[in-house]
Amino acid sequence: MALKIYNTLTRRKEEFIPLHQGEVRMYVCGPTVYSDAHLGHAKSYISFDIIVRYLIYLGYRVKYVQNLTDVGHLLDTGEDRILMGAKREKLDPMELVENYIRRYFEDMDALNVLAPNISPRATAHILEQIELIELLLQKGYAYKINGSVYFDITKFPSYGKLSGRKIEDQVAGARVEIRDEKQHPADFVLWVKATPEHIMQWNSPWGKGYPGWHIECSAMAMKYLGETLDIHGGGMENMFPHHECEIAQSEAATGKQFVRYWVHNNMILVNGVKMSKSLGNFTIIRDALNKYSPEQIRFFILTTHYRSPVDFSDAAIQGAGEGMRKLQTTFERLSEILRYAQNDNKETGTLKINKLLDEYKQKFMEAMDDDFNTPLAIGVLFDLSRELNAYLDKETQVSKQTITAAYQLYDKLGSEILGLTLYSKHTLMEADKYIELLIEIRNDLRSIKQWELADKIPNFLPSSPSLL
RNA sequence: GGCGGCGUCGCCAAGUGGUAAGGCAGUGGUCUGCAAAAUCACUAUACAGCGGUUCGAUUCCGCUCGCCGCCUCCA
Repeated sequence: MALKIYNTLTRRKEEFIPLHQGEVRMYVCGPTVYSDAHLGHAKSYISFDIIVRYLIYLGYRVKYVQNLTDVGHLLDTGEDRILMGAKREKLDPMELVENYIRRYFEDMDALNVLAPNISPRATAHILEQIELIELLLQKGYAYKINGSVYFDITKFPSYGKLSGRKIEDQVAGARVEIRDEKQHPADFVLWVKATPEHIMQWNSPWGKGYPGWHIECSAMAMKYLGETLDIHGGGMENMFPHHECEIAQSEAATGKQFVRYWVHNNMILVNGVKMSKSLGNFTIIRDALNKYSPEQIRFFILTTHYRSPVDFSDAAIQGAGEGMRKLQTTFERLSEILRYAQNDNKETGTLKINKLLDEYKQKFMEAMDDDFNTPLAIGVLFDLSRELNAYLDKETQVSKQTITAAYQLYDKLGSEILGLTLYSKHTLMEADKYIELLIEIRNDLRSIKQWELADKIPNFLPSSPSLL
């Protein structure tokens, strides 16, 4: 079996072969840090986290870059998001950005999303962006006018290859207010001349200004990952124009293919409508965490394939939580039995169970190999869980080897690859001795039928009632 | 208007050219001091509709209906 990834560029699943053997270079569009991340961000970054985790599991050295957009980009109203946020919170733009970056990282940590290797900020790479724009001017792919610089779309005939659009089709229906100074309505801005009152602006060969939206990703991706990336990820809504423009400017500059595999994840919906900051129908991760556990949110998101939309509802996420608890219970049961399991092995079923574990592992891998099919993989976990429970119910003598193997497989698939917290390890380890003592006392009380006293004990235990 | 996607049991959600995983909810057993957990069994006329291709389609093609995304900042 080989890993297959759905490539937006070719509209089909392709076997994944990285450019450099044993190494994957991956870039994902990060958030604009002017307010708190919402569940849409959670879905996106959890999806890519799965990709990263699985690639690591497969043995690749993964170099994962995710940008932080801290240059504001203009709204319809002509306002800049960062500046708007700064005004709202009465902070300097960079204070605002600093604050939300920290909060974003906290949210991702809570959801058990592995941190990218590099989180470059757009404002820290103005020079690289200017250099890239200069190169495009030099090569004749861009033109400057009135202190701004535009990419000349007519010089790049394959513009539209990612999203399947033709420039001509777009022009007719274009509702965008066309800037008069553009030579072609589809030209996009690389550098914007700043008005004097614009707070965030930098010197450039073309006067004071700030970078256009698309150029930061090209500049930073290529700086850290080279001219050709293996994987570029992002939300579907960024396919056009953002990713299309990234391709144009990058490939125009280098003459090389920019990205080998384009990966786009689908949206979170609320009552069938996209959750987004602009629509205002979003739930920020922090609020969701007050209501649901982080692993529940993560699990809920993973029960749908990353290329499908997820309709967010209380009923759905609660059902997911119940299901996950079942997996956790099995895991806790395994770890509990593991403690007391004997080394000497009188049990007969070892061979059989080992074969069984192999089969489940195989099925799990097949699911993940097929474009990271986490819902199917989770289904395998449920099957495994049922099988193990049935086995533990039946066998009276279970060897340490068997339990260890089951435990490790469960841990590998659930915790390591899917990133699900299957039980709280630290709580158990620190309080271990005391909990054991309490359990012992409780059992003694039960044996002398002191029910009332015995029932007091579970109330003091922090978690894992199933230990009893 | 252009481009793309979706419509599977009450809910969530995989999947396949030969009538369909799993989870939640529900019902009934086992276990238990009660409960929880676990487990077993059960349950349902579930593949939007209409045509076409085919020996055979939920799976391929066409049309219709419904929903969604992008074309403008957006994960």
